[in-house]
Amino acid sequence: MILELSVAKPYDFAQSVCDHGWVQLAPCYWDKERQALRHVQCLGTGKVALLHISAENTADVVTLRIEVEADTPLTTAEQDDVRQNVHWMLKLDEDFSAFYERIHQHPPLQERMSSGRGRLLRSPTLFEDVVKTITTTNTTWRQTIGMVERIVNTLGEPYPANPELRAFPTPQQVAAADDAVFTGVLKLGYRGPYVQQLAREIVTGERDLESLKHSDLPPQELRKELKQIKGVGDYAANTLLMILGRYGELAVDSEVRSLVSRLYFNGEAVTEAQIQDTYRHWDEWKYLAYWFDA
DNA sequence: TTCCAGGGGTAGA
DNA sequence: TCTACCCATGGA
Repeated sequence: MILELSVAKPYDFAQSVCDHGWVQLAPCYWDKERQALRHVQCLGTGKVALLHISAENTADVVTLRIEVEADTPLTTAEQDDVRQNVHWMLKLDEDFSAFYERIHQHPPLQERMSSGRGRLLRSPTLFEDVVKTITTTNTTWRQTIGMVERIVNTLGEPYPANPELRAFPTPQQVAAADDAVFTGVLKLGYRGPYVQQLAREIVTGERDLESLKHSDLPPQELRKELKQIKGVGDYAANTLLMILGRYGELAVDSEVRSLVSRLYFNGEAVTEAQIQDTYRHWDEWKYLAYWFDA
């Protein structure tokens, strides 16, 4: 089955997907030959679908082609589910016109982004993105890839036609996994208990994480909410604000320190205040200005 | 062996 | 609000 979505220009699908490291984390996969994003997802009905998302440029718009495979034909509701998931993952709901306007004053950024970049890839659920963000803390990117792969391959629902492909596990599936699996198989280190606790809070109804996806709280309030999650500190909260389309805070980590030091301070060590000052004038677009600043 | 990687929680001031 | 210390894991 083929579903379609149209996106206003400028929009560079391939660049936008690949601009975020998330594309390297299971259950995402970038198919270079087809220039397509492959994704395994568990729909609301529990059905597991395999998606191949690619783009076609026409004169006026970019048309996204979503090829969906599943063991039985998708119902109308399931088709809507797929469209909504893809719409969310690719941030098609966000308006970047104000940011594109701002970068006119910055030729390097303008040149880099004029094709329509900035819509950084995210996951269908906020649960998946919080877990992935926690696995990026105090570790290397290679280890993050491994942690997420083990979470998906161990706990995720398999795609029936090819059980080697799995969806990201639901909070229920994560909460049901015992401690031995966390320590012996998933090897998340001290992050394990944070992921377990989050999954349990969602399952018991103690925390309604997904409602934050469409929250109209001001960024600072939203940030407070995110920091209530154990394992989410300043860096993770600001990363998640970006995921939620709020770009006014920098997620300062060793990568940011290194890039700001190299670009603006001749390789000398930088303080948090120096980093903040460097991007202060970008106001509500600081995160994107940093992200594409190289 | 030690250090540290896309940090965060906690206790104590 | 700030600081010191601890937290698994694995590669350099």
